[in-house]
Amino acid sequence: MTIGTLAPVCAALGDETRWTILSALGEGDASASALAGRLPVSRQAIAKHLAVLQEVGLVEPVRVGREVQYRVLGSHLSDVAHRLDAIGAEWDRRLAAIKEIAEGL
Amino acid sequence: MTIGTLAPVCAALGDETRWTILSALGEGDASASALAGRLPVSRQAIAKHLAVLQEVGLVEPVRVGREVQYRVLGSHLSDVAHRLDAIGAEWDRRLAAIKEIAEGL
DNA sequence: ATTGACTGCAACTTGATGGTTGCATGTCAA
DNA sequence: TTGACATGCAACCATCAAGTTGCAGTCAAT
Repeated sequence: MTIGTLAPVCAALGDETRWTILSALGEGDASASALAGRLPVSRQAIAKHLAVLQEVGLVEPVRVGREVQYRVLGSHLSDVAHRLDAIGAEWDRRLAAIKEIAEGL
Repeated sequence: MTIGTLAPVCAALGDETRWTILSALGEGDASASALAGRLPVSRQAIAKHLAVLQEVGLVEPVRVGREVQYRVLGSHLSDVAHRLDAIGAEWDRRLAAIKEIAEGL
């Protein structure tokens, strides 16, 4: 049950602005410029966020003519979610076992 | 499918040191001082991390005599994981639908 | 060919955060 | 009651990250 690369993904998901971006991309692919039109931050700020999200595999660039659209990768988010779930379950299992021993005489 | 308080929890999970702490707590409750004995950071630093983790509900303090032990809350981590999974699945579902429309004429 | 729009890179500012040390407080136990 | 150990609070430092502006490079369309 290796933690491995989990922290960077969580760090990427720890920013509200990035959730706003992900949420927007969830309704369809979009470029940094297009997103900058809807959100109250500069295009460059959005580009940085997209780079972070791409780095951890939550988003994927797709060239369309001269612009670069970004696509959200739901399956990767689900993968991360499953790993977190497994860790949480493991903690509960272990603590239950400890409690068992403590009570059981 | 509200995002709500998801970002703060993810931000808390975005730090390697906090994962080390959580991992240690996963093997049994421990106080800040006890953790400081095993980890290469000061007790105060650990106390701050525990405060962050407690803030987002990943950890719970338990007074034992004069010391304060912390217990990891696996079920809460699993809750978060399920919410993330649902969001990822929703993204995939929507993009599949869009693709369907684009192809299916 | 030129113009306009989109991308990419770089420098800078600023606020948040992880870390430290020092000291005060509190509480168990001999 | 007094000493030892644990917590809590505060100040401080350094680094990182989010955001900005500005400019250069590309590519499509007129």
